[in-house]
Amino acid sequence: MRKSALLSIGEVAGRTGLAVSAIRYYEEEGLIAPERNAGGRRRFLRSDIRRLSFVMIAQRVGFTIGEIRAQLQKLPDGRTPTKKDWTKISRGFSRDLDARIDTLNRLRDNLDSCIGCGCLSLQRCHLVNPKDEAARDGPGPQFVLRDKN
Amino acid sequence: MRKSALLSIGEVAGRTGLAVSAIRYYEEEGLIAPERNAGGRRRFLRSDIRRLSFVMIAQRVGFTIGEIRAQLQKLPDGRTPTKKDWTKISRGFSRDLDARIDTLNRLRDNLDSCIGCGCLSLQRCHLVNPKDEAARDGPGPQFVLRDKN
DNA sequence: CTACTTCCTCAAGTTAACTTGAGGTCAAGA
DNA sequence: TCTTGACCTCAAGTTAACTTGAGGAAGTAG
Repeated sequence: MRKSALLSIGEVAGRTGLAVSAIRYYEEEGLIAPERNAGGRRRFLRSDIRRLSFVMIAQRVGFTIGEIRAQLQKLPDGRTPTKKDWTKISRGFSRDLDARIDTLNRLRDNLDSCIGCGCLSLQRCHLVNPKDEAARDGPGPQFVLRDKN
Repeated sequence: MRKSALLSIGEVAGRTGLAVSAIRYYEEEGLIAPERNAGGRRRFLRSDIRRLSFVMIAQRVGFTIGEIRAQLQKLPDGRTPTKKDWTKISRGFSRDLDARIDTLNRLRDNLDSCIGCGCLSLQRCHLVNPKDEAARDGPGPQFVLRDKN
C-alpha cells in the first residue's frame, strides 16, 4: 500500500465511517469531486474528508443533500478550502440552526398550554399556523385544532 | 349534507388540511381507527381531528409515524381521550423535544470552535461521536474529522 | 329515478438517500 | 505470473410517507 497524499475510496470510507457506496453516491450528487488515477479509480484529497464530515454533520441536523450542496458551493473550486472558507459556510449553518432551535423551543413551550392542558381550545394555539416555517409546507396545520371537541 | 356527530373523511380533510389519501394512509398505519357506516364509509369522531393534529405537529418536529403510533397507543382505546390522557402523552413528547433542543444547541455551540474556526483540530471536537444520539446511528461520525488536513 | 359528487379498495408510482448485485477491471504481493 | 482484494459502472432494490389512478359503489339533490 503506497503512502500517498491522495486517498482511495476505501481509506476515505475508513476515516469517515461512511459506506463506500454512500461516498460514490455523494459524488453523483455533486457533494465531492475526486480526481481519477490512470486506472480510473477515485483519488481523494485529505480535505475531502472534512467535506464529507461536514456533510454528515449537516445531515444529522436535518439538512437535505440539496441544501448541503448549496452550502458547499460556497467553497472554492480548485483549491483546498481555507479557514475563511469554512467560516463563511459556518455562518449560514449557524443561522439555520438558530431558527430550528427557536422553532422547537416555541413548540415545546406551547405544547403544555395546548395539548398538555387538555383543553385544546386552540383559537389561541401557537402550534396552529406557525408563521416561522417559511410557508413551504403547503396547507399544513393551519386548519388544525379549531374544534371544540 | 346531514349534520352529524360523526364526520366524513372529506370533512376531516377539510378541517385538518390533510389530504384524503393521507388520512386513509394513517388509518392503515394504525394512527386512527374510524368506524364505518352501513355503506362502508369511514365515520370519524371529533376527537380524531385532535388526534390527527397531534400527528401533524409531531411530524413537524421530526417524529416518524412509528414513534407517533407508539405515543398514541398511550391513549385509551374505546373512549374519547380526556385532559389527563393528553397530558400523559405531552410529557414524553416534551422530553423528546428537550433532548432535540439540547442536541441542536450543543451542535451550534461547537460549530464555531470546530468548523467556524477553520482549524478543525478535532481531537477535541464535540461534533465527533456525540453520545447523545442513542447510538442508533450505526457507525456514524465517530471517525470523522480526525485529520490534520 | 337520474345525475353527480364523494367515497371505497387495491395496485402502482414518487422522492430521498442510499444499498445491493452483476459482471468486469486494476493493483500489489508471493 | 498468478491470485486476491479493492475498485469500477450500471441497473435495480429499499424504506418512509404518501400520491395517483383505475374501476366501482354509496349517498344526495332535483
